[in-house]
Amino acid sequence: MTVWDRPEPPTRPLPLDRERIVVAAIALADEAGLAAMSLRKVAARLEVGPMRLYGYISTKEELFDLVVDEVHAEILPEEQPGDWREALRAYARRTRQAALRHEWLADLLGGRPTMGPNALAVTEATLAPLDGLTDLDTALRAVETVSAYLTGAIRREIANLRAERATGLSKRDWQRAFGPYLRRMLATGRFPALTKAVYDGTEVDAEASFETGLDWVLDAVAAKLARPPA
Amino acid sequence: MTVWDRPEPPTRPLPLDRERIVVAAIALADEAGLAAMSLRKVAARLEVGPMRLYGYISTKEELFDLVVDEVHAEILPEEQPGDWREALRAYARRTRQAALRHEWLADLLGGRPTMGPNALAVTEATLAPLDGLTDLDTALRAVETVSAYLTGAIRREIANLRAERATGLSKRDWQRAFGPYLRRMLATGRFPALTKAVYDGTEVDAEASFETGLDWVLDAVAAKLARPPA
DNA sequence: CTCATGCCGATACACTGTATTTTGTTGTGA
DNA sequence: TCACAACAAAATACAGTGTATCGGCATGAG
Repeated sequence: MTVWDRPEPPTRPLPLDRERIVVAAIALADEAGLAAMSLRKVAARLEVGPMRLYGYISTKEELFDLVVDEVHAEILPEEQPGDWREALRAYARRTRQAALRHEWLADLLGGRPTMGPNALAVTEATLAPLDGLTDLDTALRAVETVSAYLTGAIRREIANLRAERATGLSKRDWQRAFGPYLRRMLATGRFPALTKAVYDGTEVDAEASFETGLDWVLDAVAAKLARPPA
Repeated sequence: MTVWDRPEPPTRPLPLDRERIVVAAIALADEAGLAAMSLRKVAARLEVGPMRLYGYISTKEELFDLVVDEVHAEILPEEQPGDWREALRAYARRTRQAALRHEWLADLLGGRPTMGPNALAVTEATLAPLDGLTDLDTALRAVETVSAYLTGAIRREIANLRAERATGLSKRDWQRAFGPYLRRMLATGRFPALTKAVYDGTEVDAEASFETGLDWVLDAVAAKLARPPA
């Protein structure tokens, strides 16, 4: 009898912890979308009964909060720039990148207040460089405005991406060929400006559009920093 | 045997149509949240079997699209201002008001491209006043940027509102007393700027905050209209 | 050795969206 | 008037969900 014959020790399931749960949940969602992140599937991936999870999580919403915070670890810059504009821009870009890696993030963004440690660190990193440049309320407003833009822009981008994927067409083609429906709509003549936009608008890629909008918002912030409110 | 004895004709159920379905769905969601808008409950409210709905919609996502578009009818201004700034502001305010009336809208905003007739009309109303003031791409970017801000700001506002409601505390108290957790977090000293914000920030109400951010974004748009991109 | 305690898997419940099957009704041709 | 076909609607079925509850088992205390 060699070691090879010896039965494997019954591979004690790794002791469960939040971290392992969160990692499994993210993996599932990355592979098959947020809908695939069911407690049962997460548990199955950890080779554990579904109810085991309730020792670490008290509700599914809590799991959502945890995975969102986990992704914020990717968003946090390894070393933060001292310049407020670069800090906000990095925050925006890194969030967008994270959403492109984890599309399900778009479904969750802005859905609940995020108070996890990583999210707090991200807020700190964006807020700190504004310190001293203006009053606190203006600084807060700046971060919130950028963050609101972010949420909306990312959600739209991912929504469009999914729609394109579903039809298999390029965005432009998709707009042009949205069945007879859109054409009929535009043909009614009720939407002249829109019609021009659809037919004459140049196709811009999502990233450029994101960056442009972001620049606008950052310019707006800059203007307010220059002359804080009376 | 008089007419009075005669049994009532069996009250033919009103012939179903999309409109009735959408109205029922919205009512349900208004009363008990988006989760209450299940196909079975909608059908029950119409005194009809669940499968009947599939004669009018082919999937639940489609129902979501329909209810979102229906709400856009409330967003569309009865008479649109010719001034682009007022048009965009009206769009923003009316969307926010709609979301306060129908909180579930926050869950759906930005989740899918909205191409319904009412949504198209809203886009037209916001786009038209920009016509001639700048090139088409800039106009589109303006509308999209405002819309992105809107989505994000509304989602955050509703999320905070729900959180406050859940704890029964005012926002300020909630921040201050977020269990031992937040205090402990801040006490670590890792988040100095955040700590100042939480403790020294004046409480601003949601509407004012929304308006301020909106003004910033509109200012940014105005700046771009003044000198269109090279 | 006995008993109590706490953990963990299995089971159970009330729901969900949707596919499929069964039933009923109504119009039609003979 | 009857038989049948076509279609609309209801009922049933299925695979899944989040979560409450129950039962057994293993481990530690007395």
